[in-house]
Amino acid sequence: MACGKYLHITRDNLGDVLGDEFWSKYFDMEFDYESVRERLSEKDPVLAEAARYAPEIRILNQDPWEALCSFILSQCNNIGRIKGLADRLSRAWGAPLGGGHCAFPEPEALARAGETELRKAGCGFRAPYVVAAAQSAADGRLDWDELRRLPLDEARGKLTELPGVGPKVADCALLYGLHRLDAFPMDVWMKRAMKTLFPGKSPAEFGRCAGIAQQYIFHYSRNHPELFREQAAG
DNA sequence: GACCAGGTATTGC
DNA sequence: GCAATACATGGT
Repeated sequence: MACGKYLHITRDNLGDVLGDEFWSKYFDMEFDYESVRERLSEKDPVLAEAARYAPEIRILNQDPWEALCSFILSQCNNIGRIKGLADRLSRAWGAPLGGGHCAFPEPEALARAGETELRKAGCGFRAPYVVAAAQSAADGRLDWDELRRLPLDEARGKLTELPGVGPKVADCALLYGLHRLDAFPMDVWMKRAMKTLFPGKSPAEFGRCAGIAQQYIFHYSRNHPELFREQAAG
C-alpha cells in the first residue's frame, strides 16, 4: 500500500512491477546507487562494509503526508504496532482500493476525524499530533515543494514547529517522503551504531547522500547485534 | 504485572 | 546543555 495504490510483490511479478513507471519511481530504480556506494566507501572502510552488506537497499519515494504521519505514529512504538495502527486508520478513514485494501487516509480525513476518534483507534498520546499535522497539511501551511527546496536545517525547522515532531520524525519525513537524501534520521539504533562503528564522526561527513549511508549503517547494525553487546539493553 | 517500543515536550539541576 | 519523566497502548 503506498500513495493510494496497492501492490502485491512476488518472485514472478517482480519484473513487471519494476517495469511499471509508477513503481519504478517508488522504488527509486532510476537513481544511480552504485556511484553513491563508491563515493561513500572511499570515506570510511566500515561504511564500505555496511554498503557491501546490502547494496540493493533503496530510499523509497513515499508520499510526503503518508511518511510524516507514519513516523509521528512511530514514536515510542514498535514496528508491528505501527503497521497495525496505520492499517486501522486506513480502514476507518482511507479510500477503498478493492480486494479489502484501503489507501492511507488523506490529511483532510484525519483532521475531520479529530483527536477523540483517533484515540479510540489506538493512536494514544499521538492523536493530537496527528490532528495538528493533518490540519497543517490540509490547509497548505505545510508546503512540500518548499520543504524539498529549503536548506536541510530550515526544512527540518519547519517540520519541528509541529507538535510531536522532533528532529528524528522530521528527518524521516524528509528522507522518505521528500527524498531529501541529505537527511540522516538519528534514532536509538543509529546513536548506538555511530558511537560504536564511527566514533568521533558526524553524519555530515558522509556528504549530501548521508541518508543513504544511514540506511546501510542501520541495516548492517540491526543484523549484527553482536557488535553492540555491551550497549544494547535488550 | 513489570518492562519495553525506530520520540517528544517539559522540567529541574 | 543534559538527565529524568510523562505520555497511551498492546505485546512479551
